[in-house]
Amino acid sequence: MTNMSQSVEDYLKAIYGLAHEGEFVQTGALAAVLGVSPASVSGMVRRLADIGLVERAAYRGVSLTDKGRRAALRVIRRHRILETYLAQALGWDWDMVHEEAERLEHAASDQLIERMAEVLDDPRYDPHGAPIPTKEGEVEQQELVPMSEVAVGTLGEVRLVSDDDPKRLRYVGSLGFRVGARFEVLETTPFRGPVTVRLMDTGARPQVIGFELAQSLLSFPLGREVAV
Amino acid sequence: MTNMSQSVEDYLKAIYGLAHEGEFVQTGALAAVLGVSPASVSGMVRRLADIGLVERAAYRGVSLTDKGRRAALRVIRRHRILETYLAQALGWDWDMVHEEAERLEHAASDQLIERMAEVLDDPRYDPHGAPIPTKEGEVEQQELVPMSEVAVGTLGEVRLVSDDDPKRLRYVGSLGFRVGARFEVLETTPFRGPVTVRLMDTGARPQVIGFELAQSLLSFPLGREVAV
DNA sequence: CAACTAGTTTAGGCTAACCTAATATAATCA
DNA sequence: TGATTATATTAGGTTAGCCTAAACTAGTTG
Repeated sequence: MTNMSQSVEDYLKAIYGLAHEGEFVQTGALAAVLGVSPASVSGMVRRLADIGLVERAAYRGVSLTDKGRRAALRVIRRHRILETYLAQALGWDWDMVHEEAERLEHAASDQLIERMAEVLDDPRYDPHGAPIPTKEGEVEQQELVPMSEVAVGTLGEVRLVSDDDPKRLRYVGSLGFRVGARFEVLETTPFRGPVTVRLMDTGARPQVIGFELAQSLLSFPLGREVAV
Repeated sequence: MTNMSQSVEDYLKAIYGLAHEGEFVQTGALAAVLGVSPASVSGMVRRLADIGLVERAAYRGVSLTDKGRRAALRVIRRHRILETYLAQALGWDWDMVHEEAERLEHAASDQLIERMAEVLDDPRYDPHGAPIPTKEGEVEQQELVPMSEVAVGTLGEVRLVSDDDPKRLRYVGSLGFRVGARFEVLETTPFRGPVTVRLMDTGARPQVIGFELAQSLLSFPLGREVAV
């Protein structure tokens, strides 16, 4: 089970990422995420089913079996440890680590991954705030809301920034929104309009950011400010 | 030129490793080193010739073109920097690094490799003493002799230990023969018989090692001991 | 209920690497 | 030189992973 091709690993990761609460993942969605044709997905998914990694319902989609989920989480653990290592040990910015980890995750041995984890003192989150699955395949489930939905006049803390677009990451970072940054929502506007927020603990002025950007900053709501 | 398959990279490395002074490398030798059939080598070598990485003379063998040599040296640089990084930054023993580097060398970006080199302060030798080619594709040529050929009664310094067998590396390491270790050859025996050597700078007793082992310890001859 | 549409699957092909078996070449030696 | 042997190449086949184009399902809607 430990010798899967790069493609198989990518499929498992993608299925895991698209699956919400045991739903079936559609062929087309997978194809889009993986950048291949739906026909290719059909073919591969059949093979994944053959080796017991997914369950498939023709014309409806796939879902991971237990074995598949474990395999997916293993790849995700590798990915996130690599990202964390690149950021912490080599000083890379959070917008650069994803791409590199994407390739290394298929080549690095478990031994290397665990050695990196050790050097990092068993990190629990990657540089974007995503929880790192344990070796045993447990992942923390976080209950977060997009910054765009944090109530006006209340505080929040950035906990997770989606890493799919390096450029956006870079931009968000340049504005000061890092994992752990606390902010207050000063104003929102209807129809997915811009959001005005102020970063706490910095001298920064309030900033106006687009709705979609605010959506990509998953946050933990902290309620009203309490006297220090 | 920077997007070569893992296989192509492995072929180039192997050809480089087997080529001595512009000689042709035989199909069979390549097949043996790469662990594939001679027929497969024939096929691949034709493709390498098509893309201008090797020159081939049918039934005689192949040699690298300039382009091929540059590509090979690039892979070797990656490999050796990775080995050095694993040893120095992660504390791995010299018998473990080869295998891991073998896989990572195909996945790591140039950026990562150069960042590792920077962290290591531009190392010139890998953990086995092999010179690391520069980014520009220059390699130091070392004039070394096997310990088995160092004259009795003279000193030598271990400079390069071939990394092809982890078990042997482990063993030689356990005997105290590391890169940089100085030794005196006390006795040799004919017909490829055992060699008696004493490690300097340690309190160790003279050791008797097999001829083949002594052959794998490439050394720099230091002549007779000079008073300190 | 039939027809359309969105989405999926099958059919048929391609490429990179590998394989074995058969053939071709080159080198060696009687 | 001609026969033998060692080595290399070609022929033909496999598998993983991808593709396009054609055929099929299922869900929506006239």
